[in-house]
Amino acid sequence: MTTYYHYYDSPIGTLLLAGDSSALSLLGFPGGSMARRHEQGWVEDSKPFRQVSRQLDEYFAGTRRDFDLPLAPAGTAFQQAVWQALTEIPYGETWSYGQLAQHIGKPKASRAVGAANGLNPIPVIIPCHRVIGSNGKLTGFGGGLETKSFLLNLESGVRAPGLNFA
Amino acid sequence: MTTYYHYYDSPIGTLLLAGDSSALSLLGFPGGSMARRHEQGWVEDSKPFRQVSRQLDEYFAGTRRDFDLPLAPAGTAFQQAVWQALTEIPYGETWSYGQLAQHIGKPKASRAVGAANGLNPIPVIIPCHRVIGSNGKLTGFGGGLETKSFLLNLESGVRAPGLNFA
DNA sequence: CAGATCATGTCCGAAAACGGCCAATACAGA
DNA sequence: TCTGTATTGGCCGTTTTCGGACATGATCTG
Repeated sequence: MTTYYHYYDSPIGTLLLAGDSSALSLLGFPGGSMARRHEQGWVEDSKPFRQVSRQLDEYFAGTRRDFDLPLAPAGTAFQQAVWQALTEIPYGETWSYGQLAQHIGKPKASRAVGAANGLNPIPVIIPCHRVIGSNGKLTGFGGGLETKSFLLNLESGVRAPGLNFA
Repeated sequence: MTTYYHYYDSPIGTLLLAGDSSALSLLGFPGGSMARRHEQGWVEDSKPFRQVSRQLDEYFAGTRRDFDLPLAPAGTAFQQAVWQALTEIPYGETWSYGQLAQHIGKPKASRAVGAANGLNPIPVIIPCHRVIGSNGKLTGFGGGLETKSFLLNLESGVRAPGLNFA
């Protein structure tokens, strides 16, 4: 099965998109500590990512609140459950790791949820940025905390870098 | 890649043959402690094993001393080296595990050789039965020691179950 | 001769370490 | 008292590490 990839420019920097012809399996930040680049054997092609790019355009423009795309993140059963639960957090809301743990029926697994969260292969689209500490702190994000903050601001309706209240 | 299998009747019991369209990758004993059966998803078909069956027929009849077949045993580099070396033991001869270790350039790895030997996926054809302890004892064989003994007797020219010296 | 020792590659189970946590404490400051 | 900030201990899935067991055999010790 051929894996295709494509680099997509966004307000939070260049993003690596990767997957096969039927579903997206990876969205990575090429820079930073969690850097992901395309691997040997993958084929550069923007066509499989037309839908993805369009919906990302709309999301960053603030005109799209939910993604509708075929996703195929690879992981254990537990991780799949966590990532699935992530997609159920409404746009603009934030849950705590503990709430997420409750939601998948393992109330005490908040810490494991955090770990699984950090391994989310498709950030932004699978909105792991909507999960924060129970004390309100952001505590972590693969693409950097500034990025996490940017995304939450975007979803809260704040457009400019500074804080603009109506 | 489809995996085909076929059960072949022999003097040492029914044998499981398996592989793809180009090479044999497994010869197993359905019974005993090391039992191997066909797995889900494999396809029963005797055609890919016509050559194999014929050569086994001849081997058990005593009219064939060397096999000439495409083999594809799966294993680590070390294991591949061991199995390759096995095919260089002449018909009717026996080597010790230590001699085999020497032959692959790792004189002190006799024990590791033993382990690799035990994982040989294609016994009989890859003649792991020709390896015995340095003290002359048979020490082990996946298909049972009686089978190992039978094969060595066959190759030494002894035809009947009892010991017949000329 | 009967044991103990050591070298070797691989697999497997157990144990421990490690996180994008969190609630219950203990205090310092106002 | 009422905050906010450290400290502690428990909880969970995953990954990593570690220790033994093997189809051995040369060597050494009593």
